[in-house]
Amino acid sequence: MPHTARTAASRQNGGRYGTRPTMKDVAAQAGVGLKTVSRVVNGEAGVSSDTERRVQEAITALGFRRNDSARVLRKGSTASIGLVLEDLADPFYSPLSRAVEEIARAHGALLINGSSAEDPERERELALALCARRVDGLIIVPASDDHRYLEPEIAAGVATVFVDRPPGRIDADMVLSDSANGAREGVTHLIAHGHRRIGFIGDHPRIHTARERLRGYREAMADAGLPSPDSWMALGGTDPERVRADAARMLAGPEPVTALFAGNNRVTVTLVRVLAEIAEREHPVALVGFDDFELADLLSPPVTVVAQDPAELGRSAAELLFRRLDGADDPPRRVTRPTRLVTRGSGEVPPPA
Amino acid sequence: MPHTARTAASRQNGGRYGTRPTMKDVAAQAGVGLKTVSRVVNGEAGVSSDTERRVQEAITALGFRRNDSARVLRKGSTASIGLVLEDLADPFYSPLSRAVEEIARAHGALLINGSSAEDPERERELALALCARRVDGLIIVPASDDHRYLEPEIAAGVATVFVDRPPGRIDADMVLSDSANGAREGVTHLIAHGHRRIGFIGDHPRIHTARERLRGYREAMADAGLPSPDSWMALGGTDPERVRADAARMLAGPEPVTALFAGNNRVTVTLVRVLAEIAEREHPVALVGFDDFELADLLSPPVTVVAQDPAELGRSAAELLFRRLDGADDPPRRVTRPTRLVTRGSGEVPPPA
DNA sequence: CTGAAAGCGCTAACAT
DNA sequence: ATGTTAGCGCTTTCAG
Repeated sequence: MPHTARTAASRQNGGRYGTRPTMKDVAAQAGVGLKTVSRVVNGEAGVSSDTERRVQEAITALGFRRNDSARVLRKGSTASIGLVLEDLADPFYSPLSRAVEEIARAHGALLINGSSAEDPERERELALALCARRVDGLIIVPASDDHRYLEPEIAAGVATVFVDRPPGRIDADMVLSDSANGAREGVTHLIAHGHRRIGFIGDHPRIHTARERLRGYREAMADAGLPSPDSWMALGGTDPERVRADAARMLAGPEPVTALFAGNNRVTVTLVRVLAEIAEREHPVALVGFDDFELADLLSPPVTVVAQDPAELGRSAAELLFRRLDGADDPPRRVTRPTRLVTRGSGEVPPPA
Repeated sequence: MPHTARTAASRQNGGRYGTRPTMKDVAAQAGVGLKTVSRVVNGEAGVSSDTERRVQEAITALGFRRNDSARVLRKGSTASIGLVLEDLADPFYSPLSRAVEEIARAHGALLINGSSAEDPERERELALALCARRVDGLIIVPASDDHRYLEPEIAAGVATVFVDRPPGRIDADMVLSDSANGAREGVTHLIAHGHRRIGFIGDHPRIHTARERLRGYREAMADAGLPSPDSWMALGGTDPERVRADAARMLAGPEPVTALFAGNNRVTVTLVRVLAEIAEREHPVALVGFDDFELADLLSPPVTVVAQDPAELGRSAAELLFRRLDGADDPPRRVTRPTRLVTRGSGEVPPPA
């Protein structure tokens, strides 16, 4: 806490910094008791309209604003929930966050969210900081694979729901997309369009969804009796340079892949760029991406995707959380949301003759 | 505060809900005084390593987590800042939010953000709720045009910075893009490429940036000695249907516009769609959009934009805020960030011969 | 190096 | 309808 706003504030208010009025001050100003002010501030019944008016005037005159820290300390509940995700600026997660915010708002709760930047330690710090602020509940997109650090918090009553990826080493509610089946469907679609050499480029293998989507890819290939050598699979994260290198490798050599499956929206966007750059030189490469994204339908060719609904994931997770906060005590649930194959063109490009 | 997690939590912890251990409990368990626990928890000096170890063991055994509400109540500062913006899921605002989060993190502060959904009343509710939680500072993308409601808060020492749009009826720090000049540059670019009938489609006129960009459009037209009749200007918000209708109107009739200027990224995306739909039937219409967006360079034609840097806006605002929190007391500043014309193709389409 | 006491601003419980 | 008292869990102050 290195910040003291004294000087700046003094300038703005003529030196009255720290003069935050309290209910006691309001009570004195209005000539009433403390509890009466509390009643007015909280809209409780049992205050005559005349008294209420006097209190309201005092509140306005003094610029009083209730101190919620004191309130929380006394009441034990904060009417706020926390959301820890990978990156608030990722177009997959920002609608998820917004959906959670709307549900929270409908329940009169404030949402506090933080980005883990895919760093397990940062996820932990954030989640525990939120617990220290006594959020009523927590929604987490895991970066970590071990959530035992949350056990004391859960034991103390912090409702916890995991979304997009399952929790590690604890039993808790979770809301997931059906990654494996989605990927299998996408890859099967490519196979149906004649492809036999298909590459998979996905996120780090430590990420559950990356592993699941790879599994779907492998199953689809195996089901069709196709080989899937290691050189056709790259799980190295979403760094564009890395994705470019992997794609270049798979597209080179005597037996290049004729189609690519992208493990998430970041990879898809990079692959769209890569394929656009080589479009003029070679036979077009087919592409199916996991996750839908804005403008996918306006690219050339339009991009076929396995779509998830991130807002729906957020809504489901938030609703599950508030069910818990309202007292639901059935065993932890695993909610799986289906994906949807959206064919637009890039996934229907045939292999070279 | 309708939520009691009792039942759900009881299930998870065997009925020990509410047994959140306090420092007092830890002190008893470790056989030391309360203040010693406080010292250990806060990493203060003056505790023997033996005592410290005993306290740490008690903390772990009991699952103690400091209650920050009590801490805040006592200390007065929360080490958190608030950000109120239009929509966390908008690709323009989510990087802004993320940038603020990173600066806050570097200063040891937590960011709490909320979406106003462009509703002035909701902006006010959110900002005041954050003040009630005693955030140290506030960054606001205004939806309202009157921020006098913040006067008591600012007087009480809440540092406040406005970003993307100026505050209404109060004097405060602000960080803005140079909307008028950016728009003028974009429209002048279209004029330089031979266009004389150019339409402007932007956001609601109650939004400052929409008015400023319209002003830039008008100035560019006037500077070139071109007329800009009302029928070539539409400020009706970003609803796609509305934008479509406005575009259809401007593109119809005997003297249709040959180029369009889009007031923000939402409008641009809709216009890209509209123009793609009519591309086969007519001479291509030129397009320049305010705000850059992902994949703009991969559309056909690639979209020329007047780019702002939302992350940089967020960083500037956050740095200004922390300067205030660190005591800077110079008069409120108005920081203006330049825009950048990025030519990609759609803005260089010539008018029909 | 350690601890006891006071109190931050509010609400719950109990008067009146 | 209104007021009084106690205490939420922590940090500050001051004493050992």
